[in-house]
Amino acid sequence: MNIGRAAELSGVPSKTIRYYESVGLLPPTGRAANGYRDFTAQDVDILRFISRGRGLGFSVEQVNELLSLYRDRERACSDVKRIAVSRLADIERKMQELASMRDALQTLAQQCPGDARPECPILADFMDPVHGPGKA
Amino acid sequence: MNIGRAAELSGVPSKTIRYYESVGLLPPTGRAANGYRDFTAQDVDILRFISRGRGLGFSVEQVNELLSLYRDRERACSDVKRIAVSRLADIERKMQELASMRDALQTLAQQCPGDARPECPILADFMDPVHGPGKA
DNA sequence: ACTAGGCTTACCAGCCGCTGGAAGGTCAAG
DNA sequence: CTTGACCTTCCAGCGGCTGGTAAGCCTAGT
Repeated sequence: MNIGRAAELSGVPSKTIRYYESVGLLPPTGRAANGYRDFTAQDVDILRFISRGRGLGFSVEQVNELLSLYRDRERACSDVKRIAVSRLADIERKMQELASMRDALQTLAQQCPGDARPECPILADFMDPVHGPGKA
Repeated sequence: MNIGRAAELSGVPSKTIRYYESVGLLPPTGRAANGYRDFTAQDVDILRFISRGRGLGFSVEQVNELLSLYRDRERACSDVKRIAVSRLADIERKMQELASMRDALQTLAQQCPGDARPECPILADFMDPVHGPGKA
């Protein structure tokens, strides 16, 4: 099948499919006589695998590792879990970062009347955070 | 003062300071006779403002808006609040996105024994998420 | 047979927010 | 006078695409 159909079936845009191929994430597909890429159902499966991994926030490099593990009949489940757990830790870290940003911003926003007056506690804090709600 | 000192006082690396200047976030500083940038205490204040804004996750463009509002004596507090509230919404959205990733991954990780066996529910889900813990 | 349009190809450029490195000028201390 | 730390500019690259260009191909309708 052509790239457009593969895109449709996998949910990955054609451009992105070519990109994945170019960075070695998707192995080069076969080519039809006219030079068009020719995708098999298995290629589409791989694309879906990639899409799922990316959707869970794994980096392209990590998805590559996971794909290698998938292809490796001798792989140990623990290797997969290690990557997943490391990703979980990433997520937790980012969530905490966001939470502290949110808390600081919420405090500031609450102090801000949000009317037409020019005095703004948010800007005041930005210029001199010493007395503000703390670090973000 | 030189850029190194300004970096030290503001916590923003020299390279980044030059970058901020190049994209119009920090107005061009004065120059000493030797061509070196010459920072005033006010320049450092602006750098800290930028740093605080970036630390709260505002984009460079948003920080630019906030800086413009700061400089504008006639600004309305509501304009500032609008930007802050929009950033808060961004944060909430990202946190939810991360939370759903975390939930899906945690479910998968729990199902994964993490031992030396090759059968891995995580990889199985990646290849065929239909029966898995759902979308991320 | 011809044309219109939609698909495909490859390539280069740009997005964001830096960060690293090269190649050179300047300055203070030894 | 040299060393080393600082400063200058500019160009390139990170990740992960995405857009645009120019060209080739393929199919349906006239």
